[in-house]
Amino acid sequence: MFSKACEYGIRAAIYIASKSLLEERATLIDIAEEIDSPTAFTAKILQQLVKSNVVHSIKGPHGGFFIPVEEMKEVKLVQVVVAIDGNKLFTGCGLGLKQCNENHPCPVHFKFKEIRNELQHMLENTTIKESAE
Amino acid sequence: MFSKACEYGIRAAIYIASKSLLEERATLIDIAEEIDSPTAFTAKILQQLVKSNVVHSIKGPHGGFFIPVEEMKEVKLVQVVVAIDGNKLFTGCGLGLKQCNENHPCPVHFKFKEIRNELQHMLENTTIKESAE
DNA sequence: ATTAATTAGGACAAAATTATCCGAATTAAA
DNA sequence: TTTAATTCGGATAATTTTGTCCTAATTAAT
Repeated sequence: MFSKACEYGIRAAIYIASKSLLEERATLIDIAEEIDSPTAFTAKILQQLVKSNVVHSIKGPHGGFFIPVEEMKEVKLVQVVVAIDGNKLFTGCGLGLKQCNENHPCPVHFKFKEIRNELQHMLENTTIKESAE
Repeated sequence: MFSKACEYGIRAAIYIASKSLLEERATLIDIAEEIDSPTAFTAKILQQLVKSNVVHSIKGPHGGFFIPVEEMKEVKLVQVVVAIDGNKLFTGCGLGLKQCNENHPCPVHFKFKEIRNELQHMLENTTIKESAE
């Protein structure tokens, strides 16, 4: 469904949110340990999430990653997914056909579309905050 | 969603079925050209589908791949997917957590489960035959 | 100012997936 | 019975994804 990087990203974002709810920052070491992911690889993913404004970071002692509580109410899971995997999951043909669209549908176009729309809506309607609680 | 191999596999199975409906066999060359996939790689995937009894093959001149019409009514898309990608898509945790289950659910367990069940049901209820028509 | 704790980012390595090549096995037809 | 058309299967190569290592940049505390 999602790439491994994306799975780590979602887990990380949720963990960071849970720490932010306690008014604590999460360090890279802390995050990787907690979500059971390789540290350096997780660092790369966190950089992407920072660039996409899904999470924020502060360098130096007592630094780390965080999401302001006000923001985490608005940030949806779909933003994490798009930040890391892009939107091919939602827009591409389920069978990988380039020429597939509403007018030239592949044999399973409409059935796939339904499922993917539901997935998309679920991700669009699930906030980081509620996932963290 | 699916691996590329699986996408090719579904496309191939549907194409083979459409040829079989015309009482013709599909050769590897024919299939790869039609579904726009690399020939040798497609050969590997077809071998898997043959082993899984999703399609059948006959060697030699006038050989090729086919699915008897009676069978293609019963063969479901899910069998193609499982033959190539296994069933991790349906059983694994959406966030890749090993310890995630009904009793120890991850933060998005139930929402994911719903979507994946729908995907599974869709694939279980879609025959190769109807996709080929 | 110096030090130590952190994130940022580039270069590289390993593993998995995707793709290619080639020869063996099978079989229909000439 | 030879030839040609096909699938089968092993070895290998290319690409992508995943993962590691090291140094730089930033910043709080001493």
